[in-house]
Amino acid sequence: MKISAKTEYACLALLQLAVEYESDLPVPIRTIAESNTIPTQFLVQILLQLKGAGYVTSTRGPSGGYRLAKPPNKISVSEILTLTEGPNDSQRTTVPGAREILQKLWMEIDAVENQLLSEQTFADLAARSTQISPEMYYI
Amino acid sequence: MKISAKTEYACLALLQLAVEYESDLPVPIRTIAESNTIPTQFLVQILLQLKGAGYVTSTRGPSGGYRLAKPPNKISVSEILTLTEGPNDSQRTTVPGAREILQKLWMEIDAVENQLLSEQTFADLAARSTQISPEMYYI
DNA sequence: TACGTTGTTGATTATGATAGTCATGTTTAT
DNA sequence: ATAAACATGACTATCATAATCAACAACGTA
Repeated sequence: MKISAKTEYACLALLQLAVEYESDLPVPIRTIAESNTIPTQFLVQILLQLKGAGYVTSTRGPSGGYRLAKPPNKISVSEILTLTEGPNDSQRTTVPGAREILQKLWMEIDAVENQLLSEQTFADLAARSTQISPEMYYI
Repeated sequence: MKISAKTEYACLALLQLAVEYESDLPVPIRTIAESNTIPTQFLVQILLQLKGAGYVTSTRGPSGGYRLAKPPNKISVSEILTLTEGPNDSQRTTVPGAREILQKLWMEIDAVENQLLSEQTFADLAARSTQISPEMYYI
């Protein structure tokens, strides 16, 4: 799994928004950026894309920020990967022969991978993060 | 699965050598390159690396070429991926927090992926290439 | 021995994706 | 009014990938 920084940042942002989902308070970009050590201007681009795809909503002006557009358990990691990494061109027609054999193998792996990631929602991730956080006080 | 051209070429070369394994005849680089549409000079580098890692042997001079160094069923796709893509730095220590949660998720996916690919040998691939029916179930 | 075929090696270049940065503008709560 | 916050497009830097180039070394055969 080669995860680009962009994808990692998108997931971190969504994870934080997922944790804040119940509170319904908008989280400013800078807050997300600083608590996750993400370059602010880069995060701007990413959140714009997430907004365009309907995963988050934004409120402008003071006390504005970002919120999840849907419940965390309705957003899978798989979706976000597809969005930020670009859709994998799995169904390209290839010339029959050795290349085709390999292509099919990669596609099978993709299918399994996608299956696993589509089962993982940001509600799941948020649940994990609240389990870990309390330990931080003892360190 | 983002497969680099290098990895794809390495697998294609090994696949061809796997098919020729029983005949024990060396296959020249140019033959492999031309039958798979691989840039010859690029393939040179790749075969050198495969030789260095002990997967192929070479014979110089006229009627020379490359051969598999071991039986095809002893070479897994996983090994080649590790060789050509470089080892995945899965066990990096990370700061606790949200990043750690994601890291663990990617690692889980990696583990599954690696498991599947380690079961696929070049004997399996060679067998597929000699088969006609496209209606096959893989893995 | 001469010659062509084949592998060997290191250096260099080209391209494209990734990962940002910069500058400027717009909205809105107080 | 003003400051906090999002919005947008253009720009640049860096790096891995994907080759390409040039010169050499071994080997078999006529």
